[in-house]
Amino acid sequence: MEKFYITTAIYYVNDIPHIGSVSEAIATDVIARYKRLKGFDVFFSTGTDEHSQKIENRAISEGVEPQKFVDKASAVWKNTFDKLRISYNRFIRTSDNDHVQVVQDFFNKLYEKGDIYPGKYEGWYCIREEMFLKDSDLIDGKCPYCGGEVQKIQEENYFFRLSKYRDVLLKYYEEHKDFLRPESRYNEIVNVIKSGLQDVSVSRKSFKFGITVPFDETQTIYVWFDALINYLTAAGFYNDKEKFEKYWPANLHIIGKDITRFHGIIWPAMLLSYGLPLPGSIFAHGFWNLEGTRMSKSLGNVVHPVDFVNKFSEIAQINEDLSIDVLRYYLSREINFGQDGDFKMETYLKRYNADLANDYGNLINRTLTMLYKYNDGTVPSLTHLDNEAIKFMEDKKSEYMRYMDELNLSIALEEVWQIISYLNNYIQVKEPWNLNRGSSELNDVLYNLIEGIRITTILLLPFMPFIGEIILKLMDSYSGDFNKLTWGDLKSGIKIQKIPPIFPRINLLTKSAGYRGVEKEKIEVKESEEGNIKYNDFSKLDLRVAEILSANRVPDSEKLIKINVSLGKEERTIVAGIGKFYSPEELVGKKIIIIKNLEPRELMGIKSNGMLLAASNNAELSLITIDRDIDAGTKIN
RNA sequence: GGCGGCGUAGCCCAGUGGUUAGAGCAUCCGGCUCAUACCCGGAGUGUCGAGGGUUCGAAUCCCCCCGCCGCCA
Repeated sequence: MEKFYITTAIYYVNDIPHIGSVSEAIATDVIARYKRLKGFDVFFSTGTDEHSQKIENRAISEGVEPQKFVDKASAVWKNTFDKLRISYNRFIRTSDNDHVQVVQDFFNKLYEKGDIYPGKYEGWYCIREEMFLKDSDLIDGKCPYCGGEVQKIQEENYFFRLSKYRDVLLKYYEEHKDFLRPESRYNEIVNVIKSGLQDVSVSRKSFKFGITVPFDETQTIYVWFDALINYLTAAGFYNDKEKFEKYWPANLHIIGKDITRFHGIIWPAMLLSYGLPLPGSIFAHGFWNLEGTRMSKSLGNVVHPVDFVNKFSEIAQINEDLSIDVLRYYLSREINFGQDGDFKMETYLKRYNADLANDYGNLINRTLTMLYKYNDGTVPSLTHLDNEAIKFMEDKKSEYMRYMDELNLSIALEEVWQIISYLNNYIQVKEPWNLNRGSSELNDVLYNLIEGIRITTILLLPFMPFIGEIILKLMDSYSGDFNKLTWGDLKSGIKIQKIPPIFPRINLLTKSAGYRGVEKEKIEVKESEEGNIKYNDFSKLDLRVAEILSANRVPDSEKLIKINVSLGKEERTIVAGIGKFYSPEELVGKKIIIIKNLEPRELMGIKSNGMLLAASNNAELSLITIDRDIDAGTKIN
């Protein structure tokens, strides 16, 4: 079996997963699943990048051990990927023990070879970007990338002799036009190499959270050097030579366009220096904007994929697993893989309705309905092969394969949708409702439709694994490989369960659907951006009627009054800042409104369990009371 | 500032010298009834960013200008 080793970049634990990072993992997963279905022995690695000064600083400021911090942060990524059905074979962490060993071994070897040498670094360093900067880089003395403060540093470091590899890299690029894709990235990197390469610092003195230089305990290996090597570790470089021999070199590194230079220049130079074969290809994809603006943590408009999936499952009234398939479909279909994209609710809903509900979902639904109406839900046997239909299918299949091999994921999906259109048209042309029940003509039409759906669904498995499982199980033909794509493999005589529409259409026009204006809806990034909250938000508040049993001024405080209230079954102490407007005496006996489930807080040494409601401006304050008598403890809604 | 890319239908994009410039979505009209107001068929609409040039012929090649983007400095 031919092997296929594919990787994502590893994700920086200081970040949280968002649509962009997750779209890389999804695209990689789609390719991995496709290769598996084609019969490749696939090894798929992803994971987290955990070493850096920034992380060390952050952990310290939060009062946690750095390792504890990254354990937690790494788990967030892993859980997200598990949820999104990312079918990785190894989730590597740069703090994994075997990785530490590999990095040290690698560093040693390059040092012995003379490609790593001690030198002196002098210049500016931006902690936030973790970049060394030159005088000319700075803008008003600040980091040109993040605008943050920079530090002047001067220290002994180890350097990697990158300059030595300029010519060999250039030659390699000229001989391997596919080494870096898309072509625009290839051209960029070739230009950079042509203009000359400088040796790069690969260690730092001033922080500890990282991998120590094996022969110099005062130095920590620079995070990029450390991170790139994950691709070797994941394949078993340290403790599984046999596995490593089998899978290395990686066939495909999927990365973001921002890290092209590390992967296109430093990484191959490192491998050349060590004497390892270079990866087959590096593919740099673009970024997803959100509703037209760049997604970034500092702008606060990061969409969390799992939150989004949950929200959409509510909107579309589908379960979470299906909602995940929809996300995977949208990200794969909306743009040509490699380009930048714009993640928009409007187009998301259009894709869902037009492609999934109207075309694919409705095809399944109408076919199943006819199968029940005309043949009792049982797959009939096939009398005559429809050669025209078969030829169409075969053509589309091979186009699909070609585009998938080229990583043209969206075009490959378009080919599948041409099959779906063909089948919808097939029904129109054959008019099954005008054919005699039990006739071979009708039976052939029904068989062909179900067979077409089966094949379509198998082709969609890399993108939508969950829907694939559902549909194929109905046909008793769950298949783990593309060799089952032959027309006629569908078994006759099985009874197919009738299921309700898989992707219910979202009604964008009528208000009665309850999702009024959903098409205009933007993806919410901040809660209550418009000043409105959802009913759900309101219902989180537990508001109660409370009767004041006693009230006393808090000593040494002008306005705090300590109040004991009855909530019917229980009593509570609340501290309220109403002493300027109410005397303790007049409070006793009043029935007021309190928030019961507000987290307790200590004021002047007294624990306040809840909060009372009052209307106030600077001059006046009035407690909220009730205008008819009702028992203390009654819920407000 | 240097190198490169892009600017085509309301929207997103395909098309790199040759008959009336294309697909999808959206719109409108017609049809069908198995189906999720769905599906099928049809209809469009474009100074192919502006100007100039080469050519029998240019969205396509060349020059220049405008706008946007990427990499580098």
